[in-house]
Amino acid sequence: MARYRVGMETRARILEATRDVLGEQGLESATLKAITDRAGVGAGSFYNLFESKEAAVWEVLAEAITAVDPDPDGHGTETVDDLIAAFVAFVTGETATLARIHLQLAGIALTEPEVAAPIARSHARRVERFAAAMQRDDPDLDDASAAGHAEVVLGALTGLAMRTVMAHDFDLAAAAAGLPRHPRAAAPAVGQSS
Amino acid sequence: MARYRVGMETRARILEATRDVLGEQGLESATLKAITDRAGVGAGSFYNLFESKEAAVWEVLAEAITAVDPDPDGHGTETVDDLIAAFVAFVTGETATLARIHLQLAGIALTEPEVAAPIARSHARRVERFAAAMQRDDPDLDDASAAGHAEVVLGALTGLAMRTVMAHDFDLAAAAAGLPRHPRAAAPAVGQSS
DNA sequence: CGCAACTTGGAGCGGACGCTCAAAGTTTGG
DNA sequence: CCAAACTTTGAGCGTCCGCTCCAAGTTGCG
Repeated sequence: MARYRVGMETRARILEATRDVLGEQGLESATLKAITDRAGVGAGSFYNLFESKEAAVWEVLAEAITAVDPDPDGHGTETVDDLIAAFVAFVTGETATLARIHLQLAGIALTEPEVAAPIARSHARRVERFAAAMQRDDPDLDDASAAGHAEVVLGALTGLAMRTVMAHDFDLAAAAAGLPRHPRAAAPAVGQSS
Repeated sequence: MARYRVGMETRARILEATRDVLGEQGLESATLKAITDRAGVGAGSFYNLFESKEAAVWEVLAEAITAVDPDPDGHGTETVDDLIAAFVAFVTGETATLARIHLQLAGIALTEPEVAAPIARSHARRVERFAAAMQRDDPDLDDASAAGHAEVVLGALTGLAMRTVMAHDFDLAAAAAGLPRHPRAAAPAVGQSS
């Protein structure tokens, strides 16, 4: 009743086109024209099915973000190494373009709150994931230390991923191998000399 | 001969305006109109003195990038902790807006080679700096390990800086304190399980 | 003073881009 | 077979932005 089958098929075609354009040409090339040309529809059809260009792009990116997340059901078996390996694979594998978009979004999020919110949410989920894995490895680790160290590791991975995207020959796997899996014993606070 | 004094003064005023706009409103607000309005000049004057808007912005950013670099003369005394503290201060201190712009630029550099080149250069300089400090601390450290670990630490700092800019309450100093100052003994290569 | 070199302002050009709208077409249910 | 519901099209609007152009102004020099 609400929508015809035809409309939903067009919607699917537009999403597919958006996914293709994003994957092949990146965020900055995903103009309305690029998307509608690829989907073979007019601008009007697009706006009959989506609130805005952003809405379609977000829908695709949201799919991509959750698709990357290794199964949220398996909660309880993955190790820190698994998570790091998954991150490395995401950045260096076939999803590399998507990874680049993620990093671009992080940059954009610095000044655009609408982009920042979902990025922050997905980051928080990842931190929890890493922290849990760390605590599984070392049951003595308290929540705060685990979360703090997870932030460090994820921060490092993000920074190293940017490096990887920019310098084609950078060895992300090797660099990631140098990351500390667990917090260092001491050094709880800042500790400048005085 | 080539240029009048008057022109040079206008040029300085434009650069100052560019600096102000960048500092107060960020990269995305630094439109030609914002800059020329602030400088109190017309667009024609601007283009009499600069090749393009980008040229003026780059001139300011180049200043800012080198200004951040703690004295390149002191080569030989700074420790890894000093360098990390300087980085933390850059991101959390009065230069925070500039730090945000740096991170934005890193995001832009992912897809714009013209931005990537200077960013990569300044990054390389920092890696050398960190690596040298690490070797000063531990004379047994070979060049490759030092450089590799410097990449890890800088990657982490960059990632954590992004986190800091986005989440106002994030404690960068504490997170930075958790970073490993020196490479771990083992783990020279990738070493996935088989 | 007069002339050439230089500087200035700002209207407006050109192009990109997201989005609207009304008219025309298609599908569905009765 | 008809009417209502739904879908499609694409020209074109509004806006933004970097940049050009040139007539009018100012400065420096002989």
